[in-house]
Amino acid sequence: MILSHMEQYQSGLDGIFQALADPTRRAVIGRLGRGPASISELAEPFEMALPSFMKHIHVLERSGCIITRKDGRVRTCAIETAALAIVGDWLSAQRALWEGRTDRLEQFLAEATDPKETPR
Amino acid sequence: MILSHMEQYQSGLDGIFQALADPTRRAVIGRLGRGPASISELAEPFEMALPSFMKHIHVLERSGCIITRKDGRVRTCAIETAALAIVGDWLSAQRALWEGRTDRLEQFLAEATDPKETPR
DNA sequence: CAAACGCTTAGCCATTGCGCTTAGTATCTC
DNA sequence: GAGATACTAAGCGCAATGGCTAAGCGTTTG
Repeated sequence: MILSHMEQYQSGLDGIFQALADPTRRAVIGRLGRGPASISELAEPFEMALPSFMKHIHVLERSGCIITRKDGRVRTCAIETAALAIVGDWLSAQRALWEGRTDRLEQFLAEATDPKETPR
Repeated sequence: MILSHMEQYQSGLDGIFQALADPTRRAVIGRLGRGPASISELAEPFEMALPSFMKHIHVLERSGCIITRKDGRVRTCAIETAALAIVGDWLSAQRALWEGRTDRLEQFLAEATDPKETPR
């Protein structure tokens, strides 16, 4: 298991998931997947004011999902794949837990003849 | 590609990521990975009051990460792996974007010799 | 039947999140 | 050097989040 991830970011899962919980920020990640871009370039598709957009960038940067660098007056952003790898690692760990446990789960579902909320 | 996920839950990514952004809720997911459990059983490891804990359960249920059923006075919870699969799908889609693009990204990183605004 | 149990509802409170505007600062460009 | 450009800082408003307590409600147990 790659521990560098765990040590650095394990406690950062909060921030990473939080960062990814917003459609604007996920769209930014999507755009950056095709290569680095400047702030205004990233902001262009969105209707919101630039300072509002900047907050999203900060959230992404603080969480470690992106890295940025300023050259002159232009700040360039790039995706930081390590953060998404952390999510992938967590997902794998979860999957490892419930795999081979479908027996119990199916049993639970089979018994659920009442839809969701049993009438009182 | 399995589209049923995309159609049903694509707009639910907000809720799923939001649900996973809390350590208590991730711990619940972890516990449920080992099999279904009742509310009080799930709440036991946590210091918070039961109504506070219930809010986490509701967040998890609304997001689709878990399903619950009430038998008598006991509500049993189980993990809903489909929600985590949605996250996995999204992650894969992102990975697909930035894979084969390491050239550009490495170039960006190589140029980042300026330690002024470079986060870690 | 009464008491204990397992939630569940309602509402309070402090903090955070996400949008806005207004007003900077620091580069370019001419 | 003046003006445009590309952010950046500060602060406002409102809704949502995450904790709490107090009280209620149906179910099981003695």
